[in-house]
Amino acid sequence: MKRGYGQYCPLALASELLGQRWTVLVISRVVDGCTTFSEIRRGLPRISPSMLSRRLVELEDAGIIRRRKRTDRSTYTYHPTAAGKDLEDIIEKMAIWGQHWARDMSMDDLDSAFLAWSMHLRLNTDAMPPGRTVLEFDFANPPEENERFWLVNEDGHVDMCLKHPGFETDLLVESNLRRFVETWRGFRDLGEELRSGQITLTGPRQLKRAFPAWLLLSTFAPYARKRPGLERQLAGRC
Amino acid sequence: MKRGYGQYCPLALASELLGQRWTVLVISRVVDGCTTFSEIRRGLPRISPSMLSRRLVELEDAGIIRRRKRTDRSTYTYHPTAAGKDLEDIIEKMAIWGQHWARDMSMDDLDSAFLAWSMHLRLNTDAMPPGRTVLEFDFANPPEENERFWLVNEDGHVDMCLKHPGFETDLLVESNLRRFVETWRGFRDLGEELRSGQITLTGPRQLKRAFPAWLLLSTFAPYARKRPGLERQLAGRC
DNA sequence: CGGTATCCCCCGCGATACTG
DNA sequence: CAGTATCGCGGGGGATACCG
Repeated sequence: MKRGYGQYCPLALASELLGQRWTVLVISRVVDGCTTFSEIRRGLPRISPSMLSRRLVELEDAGIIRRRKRTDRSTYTYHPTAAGKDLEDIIEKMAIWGQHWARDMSMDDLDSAFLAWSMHLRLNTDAMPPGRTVLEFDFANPPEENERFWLVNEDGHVDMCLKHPGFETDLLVESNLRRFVETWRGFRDLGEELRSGQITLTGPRQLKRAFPAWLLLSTFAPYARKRPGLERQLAGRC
Repeated sequence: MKRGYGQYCPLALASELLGQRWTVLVISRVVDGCTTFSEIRRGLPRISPSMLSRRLVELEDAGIIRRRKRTDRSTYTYHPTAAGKDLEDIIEKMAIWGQHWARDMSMDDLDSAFLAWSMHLRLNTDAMPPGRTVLEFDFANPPEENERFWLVNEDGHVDMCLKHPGFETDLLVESNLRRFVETWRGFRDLGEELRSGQITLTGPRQLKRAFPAWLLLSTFAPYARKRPGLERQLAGRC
Protein backbone atom coordinates (compact mmCIF):
# COMPACT_ATOMS: atom_id res chain seq x y z
CA MET A 1 0.00 0.00 0.00
CA LYS A 2 2.99 2.24 0.36
CA ARG A 3 3.60 2.92 -3.29
CA GLY A 4 0.35 1.60 -4.66
CA TYR A 5 -2.99 3.29 -4.86
CA GLY A 6 -5.18 0.54 -3.51
CA GLN A 7 -6.91 0.18 -6.85
CA TYR A 8 -6.81 -2.57 -9.42
CA CYS A 9 -7.32 0.12 -12.07
CA PRO A 10 -4.78 -0.43 -14.84
CA LEU A 11 -3.91 3.25 -14.92
CA ALA A 12 -3.12 3.15 -11.21
CA LEU A 13 -0.98 0.05 -11.64
CA ALA A 14 0.91 1.69 -14.48
CA SER A 15 1.35 4.95 -12.60
CA GLU A 16 2.70 3.15 -9.61
CA LEU A 17 5.68 2.27 -11.75
CA LEU A 18 5.98 5.12 -14.19
CA GLY A 19 5.34 7.75 -11.55
CA GLN A 20 8.54 7.01 -9.67
CA ARG A 21 11.19 9.66 -9.91
CA TRP A 22 13.57 9.18 -12.88
CA THR A 23 11.76 6.07 -14.08
CA VAL A 24 10.35 7.31 -17.38
CA LEU A 25 13.59 9.09 -18.16
CA VAL A 26 15.57 5.91 -17.65
CA ILE A 27 13.14 3.95 -19.80
CA SER A 28 13.35 6.61 -22.45
CA ARG A 29 17.11 6.30 -22.67
CA VAL A 30 17.04 2.52 -22.88
CA VAL A 31 14.30 2.56 -25.49
CA ASP A 32 16.29 5.13 -27.45
CA GLY A 33 19.17 2.73 -27.64
CA CYS A 34 21.49 3.39 -24.71
CA THR A 35 22.73 -0.03 -23.70
CA THR A 36 25.35 0.47 -20.99
CA PHE A 37 25.23 1.95 -17.52
CA SER A 38 27.51 4.82 -18.50
CA GLU A 39 25.66 5.58 -21.68
CA ILE A 40 22.39 5.88 -19.81
CA ARG A 41 24.07 7.99 -17.19
CA ARG A 42 25.52 10.34 -19.75
CA GLY A 43 22.00 10.96 -21.03
CA LEU A 44 20.84 11.77 -17.48
CA PRO A 45 23.64 13.93 -16.15
CA ARG A 46 22.15 14.50 -12.71
CA ILE A 47 21.10 11.00 -11.79
CA SER A 48 23.16 9.40 -9.06
CA PRO A 49 24.67 5.99 -9.73
CA SER A 50 22.75 4.44 -6.87
CA MET A 51 19.46 5.78 -8.18
CA LEU A 52 20.17 4.49 -11.66
CA SER A 53 21.16 1.13 -10.27
CA ARG A 54 17.96 0.86 -8.25
CA ARG A 55 15.77 1.85 -11.17
CA LEU A 56 17.42 -0.64 -13.47
CA VAL A 57 16.72 -3.41 -10.97
CA GLU A 58 13.10 -2.32 -10.59
CA LEU A 59 12.58 -2.06 -14.30
CA GLU A 60 13.99 -5.50 -14.80
CA ASP A 61 11.70 -6.88 -12.10
CA ALA A 62 8.79 -5.14 -13.76
CA GLY A 63 9.68 -6.77 -17.06
CA ILE A 64 10.40 -3.54 -18.89
CA ILE A 65 14.08 -4.06 -19.52
CA ARG A 66 16.32 -7.09 -19.68
CA ARG A 67 19.97 -7.07 -18.66
CA ARG A 68 22.37 -9.24 -20.55
CA LYS A 69 25.74 -10.32 -19.22
CA ARG A 70 28.57 -9.12 -21.36
CA THR A 71 30.98 -11.76 -22.46
CA ASP A 72 34.12 -9.79 -21.82
CA ARG A 73 33.67 -8.27 -18.38
CA SER A 74 31.46 -8.86 -15.36
CA THR A 75 29.12 -6.14 -16.52
CA TYR A 76 25.80 -5.85 -18.32
CA THR A 77 24.02 -4.31 -21.22
CA TYR A 78 20.40 -3.20 -20.97
CA HIS A 79 17.67 -3.72 -23.50
CA PRO A 80 13.98 -2.98 -23.70
CA THR A 81 11.57 -5.92 -23.61
CA ALA A 82 8.31 -6.01 -25.52
CA ALA A 83 6.70 -4.30 -22.54
CA GLY A 84 9.37 -1.63 -22.70
CA LYS A 85 8.95 -1.07 -26.41
CA ASP A 86 5.24 -0.67 -25.85
CA LEU A 87 6.09 2.40 -23.79
CA GLU A 88 7.95 4.11 -26.60
CA ASP A 89 4.87 5.68 -28.08
CA ILE A 90 3.60 6.88 -24.71
CA ILE A 91 6.93 8.42 -23.82
CA GLU A 92 7.21 10.21 -27.12
CA LYS A 93 3.73 11.62 -26.68
CA MET A 94 4.62 12.76 -23.19
CA ALA A 95 7.63 14.58 -24.55
CA ILE A 96 5.57 16.26 -27.24
CA TRP A 97 3.08 17.27 -24.60
CA GLY A 98 5.98 18.71 -22.62
CA GLN A 99 7.14 20.71 -25.61
CA HIS A 100 3.63 22.04 -26.11
CA TRP A 101 2.57 22.70 -22.57
CA ALA A 102 5.20 22.21 -19.86
CA ARG A 103 6.43 25.05 -17.72
CA ASP A 104 9.09 27.44 -18.95
CA MET A 105 12.70 26.54 -18.34
CA SER A 106 14.30 27.76 -15.14
CA MET A 107 17.96 28.56 -14.69
CA ASP A 108 18.50 25.18 -13.18
CA ASP A 109 17.22 23.37 -16.24
CA LEU A 110 19.96 24.79 -18.40
CA ASP A 111 22.42 21.96 -17.96
CA SER A 112 25.16 22.20 -20.55
CA ALA A 113 26.17 18.58 -20.07
CA PHE A 114 22.71 17.58 -21.16
CA LEU A 115 22.83 19.98 -24.06
CA ALA A 116 26.11 18.44 -25.14
CA TRP A 117 24.58 15.00 -24.95
CA SER A 118 21.54 16.05 -26.97
CA MET A 119 23.60 17.73 -29.64
CA HIS A 120 26.03 14.91 -30.14
CA LEU A 121 23.11 12.75 -31.18
CA ARG A 122 21.65 15.34 -33.51
CA LEU A 123 24.54 16.44 -35.66
CA ASN A 124 24.06 16.11 -39.38
CA THR A 125 27.43 14.54 -40.08
CA ASP A 126 26.56 14.01 -43.74
CA ALA A 127 26.75 17.76 -44.19
CA MET A 128 30.08 18.02 -42.39
CA PRO A 129 33.55 17.82 -43.92
CA PRO A 130 35.15 14.39 -44.15
CA GLY A 131 37.77 13.49 -41.57
CA ARG A 132 37.77 15.17 -38.20
CA THR A 133 35.89 18.34 -37.29
CA VAL A 134 36.13 19.79 -33.81
CA LEU A 135 33.33 22.09 -32.63
CA GLU A 136 33.83 24.08 -29.49
CA PHE A 137 30.91 25.57 -27.64
CA ASP A 138 31.36 28.32 -25.12
CA PHE A 139 28.19 29.37 -23.33
CA ALA A 140 27.69 32.27 -21.01
CA ASN A 141 25.24 31.45 -18.26
CA PRO A 142 25.32 34.40 -15.88
CA PRO A 143 25.70 34.62 -13.00
CA GLU A 144 27.42 31.25 -13.32
CA GLU A 145 30.71 31.01 -15.10
CA ASN A 146 30.94 29.98 -18.69
CA GLU A 147 30.32 26.39 -19.74
CA ARG A 148 32.37 24.78 -22.44
CA PHE A 149 32.24 21.52 -24.27
CA TRP A 150 33.45 20.04 -27.50
CA LEU A 151 31.83 17.88 -30.11
CA VAL A 152 34.23 15.92 -32.26
CA ASN A 153 32.96 14.45 -35.50
CA GLU A 154 35.24 11.81 -36.92
CA ASP A 155 33.88 10.48 -40.19
CA GLY A 156 30.30 10.28 -38.97
CA HIS A 157 30.98 9.32 -35.37
CA VAL A 158 30.41 12.13 -32.89
CA ASP A 159 32.04 12.23 -29.48
CA MET A 160 31.10 14.68 -26.77
CA CYS A 161 33.83 15.99 -24.50
CA LEU A 162 33.28 18.00 -21.38
CA LYS A 163 37.05 18.42 -21.11
CA HIS A 164 39.42 19.57 -23.79
CA PRO A 165 39.67 16.76 -26.32
CA GLY A 166 43.30 17.50 -27.20
CA PHE A 167 42.48 18.52 -30.76
CA GLU A 168 42.51 21.98 -32.27
CA THR A 169 39.13 23.64 -32.47
CA ASP A 170 37.89 24.08 -36.04
CA LEU A 171 34.83 26.16 -35.27
CA LEU A 172 34.02 28.04 -32.08
CA VAL A 173 30.39 28.70 -31.20
CA GLU A 174 29.59 31.31 -28.57
CA SER A 175 26.27 32.31 -27.14
CA ASN A 176 24.26 32.89 -24.06
CA LEU A 177 23.24 29.45 -22.83
CA ARG A 178 19.55 30.15 -22.39
CA ARG A 179 19.33 31.79 -25.76
CA PHE A 180 21.03 28.87 -27.43
CA VAL A 181 18.81 26.32 -25.70
CA GLU A 182 15.75 28.27 -26.78
CA THR A 183 17.04 28.06 -30.31
CA TRP A 184 17.82 24.38 -29.97
CA ARG A 185 14.31 23.71 -28.75
CA GLY A 186 12.82 25.49 -31.74
CA PHE A 187 11.61 28.61 -29.95
CA ARG A 188 13.96 30.87 -31.88
CA ASP A 189 15.23 30.84 -35.43
CA LEU A 190 18.88 29.85 -35.79
CA GLY A 191 19.50 32.02 -38.83
CA GLU A 192 18.04 34.99 -37.05
CA GLU A 193 20.24 34.43 -34.02
CA LEU A 194 23.36 34.20 -36.14
CA ARG A 195 22.49 37.29 -38.11
CA SER A 196 21.78 39.33 -35.02
CA GLY A 197 24.99 38.16 -33.38
CA GLN A 198 23.29 36.43 -30.47
CA ILE A 199 25.14 33.33 -31.55
CA THR A 200 28.60 33.97 -32.93
CA LEU A 201 30.90 31.73 -34.92
CA THR A 202 34.68 31.91 -35.13
CA GLY A 203 36.58 29.91 -37.71
CA PRO A 204 37.09 29.45 -41.45
CA ARG A 205 34.43 31.16 -43.52
CA GLN A 206 33.29 27.99 -45.23
CA LEU A 207 32.70 26.19 -41.93
CA LYS A 208 30.78 29.18 -40.63
CA ARG A 209 28.61 29.16 -43.68
CA ALA A 210 27.95 25.44 -43.47
CA PHE A 211 27.30 25.35 -39.71
CA PRO A 212 23.53 25.98 -39.73
CA ALA A 213 23.04 22.82 -41.74
CA TRP A 214 24.89 20.74 -39.18
CA LEU A 215 22.52 21.38 -36.30
CA LEU A 216 19.47 19.19 -36.57
CA LEU A 217 17.98 20.79 -33.44
CA SER A 218 15.92 19.00 -30.84
CA THR A 219 13.67 16.21 -32.08
CA PHE A 220 10.77 18.18 -30.68
CA ALA A 221 11.70 21.53 -32.17
CA PRO A 222 9.04 21.18 -34.91
CA TYR A 223 6.28 21.13 -32.31
CA ALA A 224 5.28 24.70 -31.71
CA ARG A 225 4.64 25.80 -28.20
CA LYS A 226 1.01 26.15 -27.16
CA ARG A 227 1.47 27.36 -23.61
CA PRO A 228 0.99 31.03 -22.96
CA GLY A 229 4.13 32.86 -21.82
CA LEU A 230 7.50 34.05 -23.04
CA GLU A 231 8.28 31.09 -25.19
CA ARG A 232 4.85 31.21 -26.73
CA GLN A 233 5.56 34.68 -28.01
CA LEU A 234 8.87 33.57 -29.39
CA ALA A 235 7.27 30.62 -31.10
CA GLY A 236 4.69 32.94 -32.58
CA ARG A 237 7.36 35.12 -34.11
CA CYS A 238 9.22 32.40 -35.91
CA MET B 1 16.06 21.46 -8.20
CA LYS B 2 14.05 19.53 -5.67
CA ARG B 3 11.40 18.16 -7.95
CA GLY B 4 12.99 18.93 -11.27
CA TYR B 5 15.60 16.98 -13.16
CA GLY B 6 17.93 19.79 -14.11
CA GLN B 7 17.19 19.26 -17.78
CA TYR B 8 15.31 21.38 -20.26
CA CYS B 9 14.26 18.14 -21.97
CA PRO B 10 10.52 18.28 -22.59
CA LEU B 11 10.08 14.75 -21.31
CA ALA B 12 11.74 15.73 -18.05
CA LEU B 13 9.58 18.81 -17.73
CA ALA B 14 6.47 16.74 -18.33
CA SER B 15 7.54 14.01 -15.92
CA GLU B 16 8.20 16.53 -13.23
CA LEU B 17 4.48 17.15 -13.19
CA LEU B 18 2.95 13.87 -14.22
CA GLY B 19 5.29 11.85 -12.04
CA GLN B 20 3.89 13.22 -8.81
CA ARG B 21 1.89 10.79 -6.77
CA TRP B 22 -1.84 10.79 -7.63
CA THR B 23 -1.43 13.41 -10.33
CA VAL B 24 -2.26 11.38 -13.42
CA LEU B 25 -5.13 9.72 -11.61
CA VAL B 26 -6.62 13.07 -10.70
CA ILE B 27 -6.22 14.31 -14.25
CA SER B 28 -7.81 11.16 -15.53
CA ARG B 29 -10.90 11.70 -13.43
CA VAL B 30 -11.28 15.31 -14.46
CA VAL B 31 -10.76 14.49 -18.11
CA ASP B 32 -13.33 11.71 -17.79
CA GLY B 33 -15.89 14.23 -16.68
CA CYS B 34 -15.82 14.40 -12.89
CA THR B 35 -16.44 18.04 -12.11
CA THR B 36 -16.77 18.33 -8.33
CA PHE B 37 -14.42 17.64 -5.47
CA SER B 38 -16.57 14.80 -4.18
CA GLU B 39 -17.01 13.22 -7.55
CA ILE B 40 -13.28 13.11 -8.11
CA ARG B 41 -12.80 11.77 -4.63
CA ARG B 42 -15.32 9.02 -5.13
CA GLY B 43 -13.32 7.87 -8.13
CA LEU B 44 -10.15 7.79 -6.01
CA PRO B 45 -11.35 6.20 -2.78
CA ARG B 46 -8.01 6.30 -0.99
CA ILE B 47 -6.89 9.81 -1.73
CA SER B 48 -6.94 12.12 1.26
CA PRO B 49 -8.84 15.38 0.94
CA SER B 50 -5.69 17.40 1.58
CA MET B 51 -3.82 15.57 -1.15
CA LEU B 52 -6.63 16.09 -3.64
CA SER B 53 -6.82 19.75 -2.72
CA ARG B 54 -3.09 20.21 -3.22
CA ARG B 55 -3.09 18.44 -6.58
CA LEU B 56 -6.00 20.48 -7.83
CA VAL B 57 -4.13 23.67 -6.99
CA GLU B 58 -0.98 22.43 -8.70
CA LEU B 59 -2.85 21.33 -11.77
CA GLU B 60 -4.54 24.65 -12.01
CA ASP B 61 -1.19 26.43 -11.70
CA ALA B 62 0.20 24.16 -14.39
CA GLY B 63 -2.68 25.08 -16.67
CA ILE B 64 -4.10 21.58 -16.90
CA ILE B 65 -7.41 22.24 -15.20
CA ARG B 66 -9.52 25.31 -14.61
CA ARG B 67 -11.72 25.78 -11.57
CA ARG B 68 -14.96 27.65 -11.98
CA LYS B 69 -16.87 29.23 -9.12
CA ARG B 70 -20.31 27.82 -8.74
CA THR B 71 -23.10 30.31 -8.67
CA ASP B 72 -25.02 28.76 -5.82
CA ARG B 73 -22.43 28.01 -3.15
CA SER B 74 -18.89 29.09 -2.39
CA THR B 75 -17.54 26.01 -4.09
CA TYR B 76 -16.00 25.09 -7.43
CA THR B 77 -16.27 22.83 -10.39
CA TYR B 78 -13.20 21.54 -12.19
CA HIS B 79 -12.67 21.28 -15.91
CA PRO B 80 -9.84 20.25 -18.18
CA THR B 81 -8.14 22.95 -20.24
CA ALA B 82 -6.77 22.38 -23.73
CA ALA B 83 -3.52 21.24 -22.12
CA GLY B 84 -5.50 18.81 -20.00
CA LYS B 85 -7.43 17.42 -22.91
CA ASP B 86 -4.15 16.87 -24.72
CA LEU B 87 -3.31 14.40 -21.97
CA GLU B 88 -6.37 12.28 -22.56
CA ASP B 89 -4.76 10.17 -25.24
CA ILE B 90 -1.58 9.66 -23.23
CA ILE B 91 -3.52 8.62 -20.16
CA GLU B 92 -5.65 6.17 -22.08
CA LYS B 93 -2.54 4.62 -23.58
CA MET B 94 -0.98 4.35 -20.16
CA ALA B 95 -4.05 2.52 -18.91
CA ILE B 96 -3.96 0.13 -21.85
CA TRP B 97 -0.30 -0.46 -21.18
CA GLY B 98 -1.22 -1.21 -17.58
CA GLN B 99 -3.83 -3.71 -18.66
CA HIS B 100 -1.30 -5.38 -20.93
CA TRP B 101 1.78 -5.33 -18.79
CA ALA B 102 1.37 -4.06 -15.23
CA ARG B 103 1.96 -6.26 -12.21
CA ASP B 104 -0.67 -8.66 -10.97
CA MET B 105 -3.17 -7.37 -8.46
CA SER B 106 -2.34 -7.74 -4.79
CA MET B 107 -4.85 -8.15 -2.01
CA ASP B 108 -4.60 -4.48 -1.27
CA ASP B 109 -5.63 -3.48 -4.78
CA LEU B 110 -9.01 -5.12 -4.36
CA ASP B 111 -10.87 -2.09 -3.14
CA SER B 112 -14.59 -2.68 -3.33
CA ALA B 113 -15.38 1.03 -3.12
CA PHE B 114 -13.44 1.49 -6.31
CA LEU B 115 -15.15 -1.49 -7.89
CA ALA B 116 -18.50 0.03 -7.02
CA TRP B 117 -17.47 3.30 -8.58
CA SER B 118 -16.25 1.59 -11.76
CA MET B 119 -19.40 -0.47 -12.10
CA HIS B 120 -21.84 2.35 -11.57
CA LEU B 121 -20.37 3.99 -14.68
CA ARG B 122 -20.48 0.85 -16.77
CA LEU B 123 -23.97 -0.49 -16.30
CA ASN B 124 -25.95 -1.03 -19.48
CA THR B 125 -29.12 0.60 -18.25
CA ASP B 126 -30.78 0.23 -21.63
CA ALA B 127 -30.89 -3.50 -21.03
CA MET B 128 -32.36 -3.10 -17.54
CA PRO B 129 -36.01 -2.98 -16.57
CA PRO B 130 -37.69 0.42 -16.51
CA GLY B 131 -38.19 2.08 -13.14
CA ARG B 132 -35.94 1.19 -10.25
CA THR B 133 -33.66 -1.81 -10.04
CA VAL B 134 -31.57 -2.44 -6.95
CA LEU B 135 -28.49 -4.62 -7.31
CA GLU B 136 -26.75 -5.81 -4.20
CA PHE B 137 -23.18 -7.07 -4.31
CA ASP B 138 -21.74 -9.16 -1.53
CA PHE B 139 -18.09 -10.02 -1.93
CA ALA B 140 -16.03 -12.37 0.15
CA ASN B 141 -12.48 -11.16 0.50
CA PRO B 142 -10.83 -13.49 3.01
CA PRO B 143 -9.32 -13.03 5.45
CA GLU B 144 -11.13 -9.70 5.54
CA GLU B 145 -14.81 -9.59 6.21
CA ASN B 146 -17.32 -9.38 3.42
CA GLU B 147 -17.74 -6.18 1.46
CA ARG B 148 -21.17 -5.04 0.34
CA PHE B 149 -22.47 -2.30 -1.82
CA TRP B 150 -25.52 -1.48 -3.84
CA LEU B 151 -26.08 -0.09 -7.30
CA VAL B 152 -29.44 1.52 -7.85
CA ASN B 153 -30.59 2.13 -11.39
CA GLU B 154 -33.45 4.56 -11.61
CA ASP B 155 -34.55 5.01 -15.20
CA GLY B 156 -31.04 5.22 -16.55
CA HIS B 157 -29.38 7.00 -13.66
CA VAL B 158 -27.19 4.77 -11.53
CA ASP B 159 -26.30 5.55 -7.93
CA MET B 160 -23.68 3.71 -5.95
CA CYS B 161 -24.30 3.13 -2.26
CA LEU B 162 -21.77 1.85 0.20
CA LYS B 163 -24.48 1.79 2.84
CA HIS B 164 -27.91 0.25 2.57
CA PRO B 165 -29.91 2.44 0.21
CA GLY B 166 -33.21 1.79 1.96
CA PHE B 167 -34.70 -0.06 -0.98
CA GLU B 168 -35.39 -3.74 -1.34
CA THR B 169 -32.74 -5.65 -3.23
CA ASP B 170 -33.96 -6.97 -6.57
CA LEU B 171 -30.93 -9.04 -7.46
CA LEU B 172 -28.17 -10.23 -5.15
CA VAL B 173 -24.75 -10.96 -6.61
CA GLU B 174 -22.29 -12.97 -4.55
CA SER B 175 -18.74 -13.88 -5.33
CA ASN B 176 -15.21 -13.91 -4.15
CA LEU B 177 -13.94 -10.38 -4.61
CA ARG B 178 -10.72 -11.24 -6.43
CA ARG B 179 -12.51 -13.59 -8.74
CA PHE B 180 -15.12 -11.00 -9.57
CA VAL B 181 -12.51 -8.30 -10.23
CA GLU B 182 -10.64 -10.67 -12.52
CA THR B 183 -13.86 -11.15 -14.40
CA TRP B 184 -14.55 -7.43 -14.48
CA ARG B 185 -11.12 -6.77 -15.89
CA GLY B 186 -11.67 -9.29 -18.66
CA PHE B 187 -9.38 -12.01 -17.40
CA ARG B 188 -12.22 -14.47 -16.87
CA ASP B 189 -15.41 -15.13 -18.75
CA LEU B 190 -18.55 -13.97 -16.97
CA GLY B 191 -20.77 -16.71 -18.39
CA GLU B 192 -18.28 -19.32 -17.30
CA GLU B 193 -18.14 -17.93 -13.78
CA LEU B 194 -21.91 -17.93 -13.49
CA ARG B 195 -22.22 -21.46 -14.81
CA SER B 196 -19.56 -22.80 -12.48
CA GLY B 197 -21.13 -21.08 -9.52
CA GLN B 198 -18.14 -18.85 -8.78
CA ILE B 199 -20.51 -15.94 -9.12
CA THR B 200 -24.02 -16.61 -7.85
CA LEU B 201 -27.22 -14.68 -8.41
CA THR B 202 -30.25 -14.62 -6.16
CA GLY B 203 -33.51 -13.11 -7.37
CA PRO B 204 -36.26 -13.46 -9.94
CA ARG B 205 -35.36 -15.79 -12.79
CA GLN B 206 -35.79 -13.17 -15.48
CA LEU B 207 -33.44 -10.74 -13.78
CA LYS B 208 -30.89 -13.50 -13.33
CA ARG B 209 -31.10 -14.33 -16.97
CA ALA B 210 -30.76 -10.70 -18.05
CA PHE B 211 -27.94 -9.84 -15.67
CA PRO B 212 -24.95 -10.72 -17.88
CA ALA B 213 -26.08 -8.14 -20.40
CA TRP B 214 -26.10 -5.42 -17.78
CA LEU B 215 -22.41 -5.58 -16.97
CA LEU B 216 -20.37 -3.74 -19.55
CA LEU B 217 -17.13 -4.69 -17.77
CA SER B 218 -14.05 -2.53 -17.51
CA THR B 219 -13.30 -0.27 -20.45
CA PHE B 220 -10.00 -2.10 -20.76
CA ALA B 221 -11.37 -5.62 -20.58
CA PRO B 222 -11.06 -6.07 -24.36
CA TYR B 223 -7.28 -5.66 -24.14
CA ALA B 224 -5.86 -9.09 -23.53
CA ARG B 225 -3.09 -9.45 -21.04
CA LYS B 226 0.40 -9.84 -22.43
CA ARG B 227 2.35 -10.19 -19.22
CA PRO B 228 3.42 -13.67 -18.22
CA GLY B 229 1.83 -14.94 -15.01
CA LEU B 230 -1.47 -16.08 -13.56
CA GLU B 231 -3.64 -13.60 -15.34
CA ARG B 232 -1.92 -14.33 -18.60
CA GLN B 233 -2.95 -17.94 -18.35
CA LEU B 234 -6.49 -16.94 -17.57
CA ALA B 235 -6.55 -14.59 -20.51
CA GLY B 236 -5.31 -17.38 -22.71
CA ARG B 237 -8.17 -19.62 -21.69
CA CYS B 238 -10.96 -17.26 -22.50
C1' DC C 1 -20.57 18.72 2.32
C1' DG C 2 -16.50 21.06 0.07
C1' DG C 3 -12.11 22.34 0.75
C1' DT C 4 -7.98 23.86 3.35
C1' DA C 5 -4.36 24.22 7.18
C1' DT C 6 -1.46 21.91 10.31
C1' DC C 7 1.32 18.47 11.99
C1' DC C 8 4.44 14.78 11.98
C1' DC C 9 6.22 10.54 10.47
C1' DC C 10 8.57 7.86 7.43
C1' DC C 11 10.88 6.55 3.46
C1' DG C 12 12.46 8.02 -1.08
C1' DC C 13 16.20 10.07 -2.59
C1' DG C 14 20.92 11.81 -3.08
C1' DA C 15 25.80 11.75 -1.45
C1' DT C 16 29.34 9.07 -0.57
C1' DA C 17 32.05 5.30 -0.01
C1' DC C 18 33.25 1.00 -1.52
C1' DT C 19 34.12 -3.32 -4.27
C1' DG C 20 35.20 -6.32 -8.55
C1' DC D 1 34.81 1.92 -15.08
C1' DA D 2 30.44 -0.58 -13.72
C1' DG D 3 27.58 -1.15 -10.24
C1' DT D 4 26.06 -1.80 -5.32
C1' DA D 5 25.62 -0.91 -0.10
C1' DT D 6 25.09 2.27 3.50
C1' DC D 7 23.45 6.18 5.79
C1' DG D 8 21.26 10.42 7.01
C1' DC D 9 18.16 14.06 5.70
C1' DG D 10 14.22 16.52 3.88
C1' DG D 11 10.04 16.95 2.43
C1' DG D 12 6.22 14.54 0.31
C1' DG D 13 2.18 12.63 1.77
C1' DG D 14 -1.36 10.80 4.97
C1' DA D 15 -4.31 11.58 9.15
C1' DT D 16 -6.77 14.67 11.33
C1' DA D 17 -8.80 18.68 12.67
C1' DC D 18 -10.96 22.51 11.25
C1' DC D 19 -13.60 26.20 8.80
C1' DG D 20 -17.39 28.09 5.55
